[in-house]
Amino acid sequence: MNKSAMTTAASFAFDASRCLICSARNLNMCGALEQDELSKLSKIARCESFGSGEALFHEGDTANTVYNITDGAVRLSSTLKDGRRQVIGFLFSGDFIGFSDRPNYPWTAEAVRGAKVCRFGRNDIAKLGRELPKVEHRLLEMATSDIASAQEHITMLGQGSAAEKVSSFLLMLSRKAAQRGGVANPVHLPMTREDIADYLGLAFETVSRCFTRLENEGLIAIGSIRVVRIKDAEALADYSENE
Amino acid sequence: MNKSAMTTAASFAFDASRCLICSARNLNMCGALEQDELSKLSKIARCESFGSGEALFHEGDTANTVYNITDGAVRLSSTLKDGRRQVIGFLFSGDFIGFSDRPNYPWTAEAVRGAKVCRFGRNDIAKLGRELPKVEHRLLEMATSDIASAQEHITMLGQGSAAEKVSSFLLMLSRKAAQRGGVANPVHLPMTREDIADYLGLAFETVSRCFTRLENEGLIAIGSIRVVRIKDAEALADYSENE
DNA sequence: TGACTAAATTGATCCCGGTCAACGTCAGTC
DNA sequence: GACTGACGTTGACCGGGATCAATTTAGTCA
Repeated sequence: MNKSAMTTAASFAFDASRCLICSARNLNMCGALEQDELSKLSKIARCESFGSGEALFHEGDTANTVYNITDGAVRLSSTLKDGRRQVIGFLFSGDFIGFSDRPNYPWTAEAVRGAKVCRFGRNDIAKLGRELPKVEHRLLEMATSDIASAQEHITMLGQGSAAEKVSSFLLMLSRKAAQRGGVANPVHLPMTREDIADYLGLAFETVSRCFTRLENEGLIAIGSIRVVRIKDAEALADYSENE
Repeated sequence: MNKSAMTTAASFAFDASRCLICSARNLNMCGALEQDELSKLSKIARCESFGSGEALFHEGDTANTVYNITDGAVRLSSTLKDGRRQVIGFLFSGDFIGFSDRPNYPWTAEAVRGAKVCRFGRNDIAKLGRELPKVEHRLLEMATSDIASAQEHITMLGQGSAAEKVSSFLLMLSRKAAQRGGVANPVHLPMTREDIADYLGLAFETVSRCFTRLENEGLIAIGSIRVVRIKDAEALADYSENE
């Protein structure tokens, strides 16, 4: 599909000291653990790096691996029989991939413009969960947070106009960037307009038109294609008027 | 809002013997527990009954309670500032209400045409989870299942045409009924056309037209307003052609 | 049973956003 | 610097589904 996915995933094991300096540690599963517990986790972890467009796995693959994202962005998507694609979500540093009860992945995961992840065997994590209830507790917290995101996504898809969807999307990216300690305002968009469209249930032309319109109305300034500055967050929030 | 919500919720405590004969037991949180553990759970449970349209709680209420549904159907919905409503989901016997990390409920929960639930204090469940890791494990399983449902909902909202949405909806209700041990084929619809519309992101007139169209095409037979018989499941599945 | 109201159906019209097409822009490569 | 192909923007047109409106059906209660 994506011809620019030329890089091969690099993979290597690492020790607990690496975890201690991991910038995503407090955001993801590992944040719940003490140093000695962390060494248990690090023993079953593998660090991997993916190039732009490269797939971590494909829809339908046997689901025997889960991931913590430590850097970059990952796109989760499902494809229908006729080729239409729904982007389920964009995941960033601190996010977890793998909440599924099925034997095969129900989605494809691809690095948007490069990503680094910690990879775990599903069975290893299940075993660790039985040994350390903290791990399962933390996973439940993260699953709960995923449910909240999915429900916001549902409301946006079901009730939003095109402009509302794009506004909500920009505010969401801004909020997420802040949550992981990044800059909230010049919003960085690693994904293409088509990715955004497939996330929002729109045509990519419509996304493009909405960006232009929001800029003309003075709500945003499009610095470059991948950088948008929010000029009037209030008005933008009014567009995406979820209670 | 709903003037027919005249019944007042009945509430009473009960002992573990009641749990043993609960038809929803193996579907929900309690299924993971042995008899002695079940008695712990039953001590913190309250059984409640809600009439048609009656609210378990409203969006914004302090979220200090969670629920297991034991009978009937519950509608979860969020309302936007301007009054538009998104139905997040329909929950049935065996389903859990309360996966949220926020201090206040992000949705309103209402009995569709009457429902029975087991009610638990959020703190009590958290405490029980620390004592019995099985409980947290089971909650994680249920949360994972909720994520899968939400993601299917997202794909349907983002990529489906009106007819596809309605077809998927009927098949989903049928599947869910079978999962909880009910009849799969004459599908029972406790909710109104407007409820369905707000779930699917459509106008209720469009939902009505789709029903008529599916009937004219011979895919379904509308017995009464609330009972639809699936005549051609294959063709119906082709409409909702998710891979 | 009839009166009343909510829910559902059906028709007519309109508009938002999809589709198709042309063009512009940028990054990488030779 | 010219070529190339992916990505993005803009315009023209069209159709699916929203909206408004009228009518029918179902459900509830006196």
